[in-house]
Amino acid sequence: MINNIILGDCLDKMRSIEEGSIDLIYLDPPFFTERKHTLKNRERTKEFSFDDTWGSDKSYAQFLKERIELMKPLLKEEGSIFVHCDKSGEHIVRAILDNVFGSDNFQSEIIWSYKRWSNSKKGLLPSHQNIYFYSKSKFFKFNTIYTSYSETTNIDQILQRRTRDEHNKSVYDLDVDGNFKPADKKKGVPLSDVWDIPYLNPKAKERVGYPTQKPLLLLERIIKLVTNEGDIVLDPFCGSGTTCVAAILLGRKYIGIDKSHEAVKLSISRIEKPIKTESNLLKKGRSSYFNVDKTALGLLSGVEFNPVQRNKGIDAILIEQFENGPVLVKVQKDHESIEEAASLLAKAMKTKKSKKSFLIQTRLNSSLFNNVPDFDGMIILESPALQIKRTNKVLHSDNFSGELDR
Amino acid sequence: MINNIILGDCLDKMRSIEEGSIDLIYLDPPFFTERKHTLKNRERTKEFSFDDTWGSDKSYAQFLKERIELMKPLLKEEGSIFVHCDKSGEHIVRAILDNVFGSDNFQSEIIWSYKRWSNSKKGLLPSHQNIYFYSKSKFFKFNTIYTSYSETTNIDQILQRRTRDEHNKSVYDLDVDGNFKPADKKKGVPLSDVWDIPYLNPKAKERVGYPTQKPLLLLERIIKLVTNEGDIVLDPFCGSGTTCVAAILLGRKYIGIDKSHEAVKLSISRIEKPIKTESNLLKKGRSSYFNVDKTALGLLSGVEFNPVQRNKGIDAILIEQFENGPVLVKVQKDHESIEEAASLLAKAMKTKKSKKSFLIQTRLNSSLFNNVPDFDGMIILESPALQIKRTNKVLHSDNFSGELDR
DNA sequence: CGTCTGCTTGAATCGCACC
DNA sequence: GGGTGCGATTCAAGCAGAC
Repeated sequence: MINNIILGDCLDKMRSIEEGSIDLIYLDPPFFTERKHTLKNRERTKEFSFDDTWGSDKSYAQFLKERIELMKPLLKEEGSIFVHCDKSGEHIVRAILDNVFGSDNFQSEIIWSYKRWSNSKKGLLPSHQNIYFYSKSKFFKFNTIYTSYSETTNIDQILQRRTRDEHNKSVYDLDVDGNFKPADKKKGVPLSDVWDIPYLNPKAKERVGYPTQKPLLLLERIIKLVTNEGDIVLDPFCGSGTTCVAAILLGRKYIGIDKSHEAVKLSISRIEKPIKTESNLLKKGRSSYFNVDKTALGLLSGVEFNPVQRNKGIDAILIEQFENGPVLVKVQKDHESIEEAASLLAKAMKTKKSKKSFLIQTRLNSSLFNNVPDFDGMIILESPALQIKRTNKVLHSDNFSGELDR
Repeated sequence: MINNIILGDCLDKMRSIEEGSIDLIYLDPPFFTERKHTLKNRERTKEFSFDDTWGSDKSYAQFLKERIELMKPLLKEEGSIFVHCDKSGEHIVRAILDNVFGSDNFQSEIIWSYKRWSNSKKGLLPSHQNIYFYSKSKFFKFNTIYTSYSETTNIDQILQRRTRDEHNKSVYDLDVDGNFKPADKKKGVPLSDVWDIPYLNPKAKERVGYPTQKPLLLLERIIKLVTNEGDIVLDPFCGSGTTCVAAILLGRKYIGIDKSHEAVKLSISRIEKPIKTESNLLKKGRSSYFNVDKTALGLLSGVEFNPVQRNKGIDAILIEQFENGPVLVKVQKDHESIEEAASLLAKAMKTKKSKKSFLIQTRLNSSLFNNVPDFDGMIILESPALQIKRTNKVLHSDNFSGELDR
């Protein structure tokens, strides 16, 4: 039984699992989306599918309730259950769990939040799913996870030091540059119930072609939270087997059940050689993608633009187009001469088919005899600081001591 | 009725509101978090018929249901309702809304996520609340709000139009010369259903005995999403009046109801107070979130200056003096005309004995025939954004409506 | 009114060319 | 020849509209 993937309906198969033997049950049942889900693998050789049409909430509730009722006795006293669902069925799931496990044992509603491709739907872009965390008793096992400050979350806000202003009001403590002062070092923030974990990217090698495949990272976090090494994890709707793979990678035992033959085969093959892709985003953190200077964007406040993070020639692209081409904006950097900046921008204009661009000059020309190359469609503007510098130079020309660099 | 805060139970007071007159109802009813244990012991026989699932917690469900039933007729056909709750009552709220408005009119589960200082409790740190968004009909009003692209998005690349090749594979759309065709205007990413808005708690003392005061930013976003100027917003549990204040600030009409005398008094005082106070709060909320506070100083990056914090006339004083007097710098604010800004700066010049100052203009002149007063020693510079706007206006007299919401 | 086919588009990794 | 800049690629618990 243990460390196996079992073919069949969990309603039957769970009866042969020993009572009080399981530490964690994670289930990702059909979501009550009222549609059929199919997906092909990368080579388009196999098709995986499952049916999530029910007709009424009653039949869905019935289906789920009789299975969840079987799960409770399987758990140890200090065990927990995590049920994955989304907005279409959350209230039904919640009602069943309250009924079977008792509302006293409701621990958390976890929000898995992610970024996703968008579409032109009228309304808000759905970008989260819900996971309900119930314990069997109040003696549940729980390993507090502290999030490090270097993670993808917007940590600088937590770390802002606060002070009292003249009215004894709590405000953020700013230094002379208007930057936040960091707060004292803390041991970390206990994990919150909103989890920002990237969605399985279309290009990720981890992807196996099973619909609704969950990121390994999500399952690893759940498993770490409520189990220790050697504990047993049960997934009664194991699908592509992500839960079991995560359990193996973390040194836990597993039992997986699925009624689809294809799913069982896929799970077994994944277990034989577990692939975990290192997500660049997770490894490096969201902030590592920021190339664009905050001051550079500050210069543009008042026009609509999209910042560009990964192209040296451009800092922003205006929302408004010009002659069907993009309007590019670049801010001269401290380390760039105006000639260098202009030629980088000119190159970008060419590749992006841009017919108009703005270069914002931030420093005085280094050489008096330099001619800034005149590129077609490129308009050179001066930053306010530069205008001030230039005006100052003209007004009191006795002071040529140099630039007022900071 | 309109533009008033009404004392009384909304169950009675809503009966005097004209049917089909309201564009948006936002309610933040009591969560009854202390009494959530009364939700248990649901009768097994009735648990999945959602009309009376709340069997054993009749009082809360009954309380909410009879009020929400009164709300539906008040809405216009294109109106919407937003109901705020948290994990303790979400499934009850959801069931009532499904019942009264119909699951077809369920639009979104909005997750309001915020960061919080921890208390070391066993379990995950609760840091979100739920807002359910239902429309009265499928003809609901909806203003899409666009946000920035993810840092990891190759925004410069998605400007290239794509198509499908014969294998249904996505490729760039190239013309006969092998050059890519530019894509249509990119507006940004539609707002998602997870809203990361800081939980600001500026008035803790006044909140005693009330549901938590919501950030103005949250209400502002909801109101913008489903109403236009002049529309009517109803808050039947208005508490401290945040909804009404947000409505006023956005040019909407409001009706607030609360059965607490204290709450009504508080709401009225907030509304009567010079709107500027709340307006500042709104700005503060936004700036601590979006960090645009620093743009004024960012415009100056490259010259040496000291920022000036509490003076309407000046934002900075340059380190370099002019004729033994200080050189003042002011940035035109969103709410200031250039004439106002100039006269504020002129006044400051007088008191500070300044013989030279810079005014950085950030917005186009509102009137074509306005002459900016010519103050002695004041030099008016244009911000880069303004220069871009002006250049674009000359080239194609398009209108930039405002900043990207992010 | 299900079901099937076509149309989109952002996120994020892949991988080549170039210093 | 190894890092890295940036162009290429992939596909979605999608959406809309036809049939």
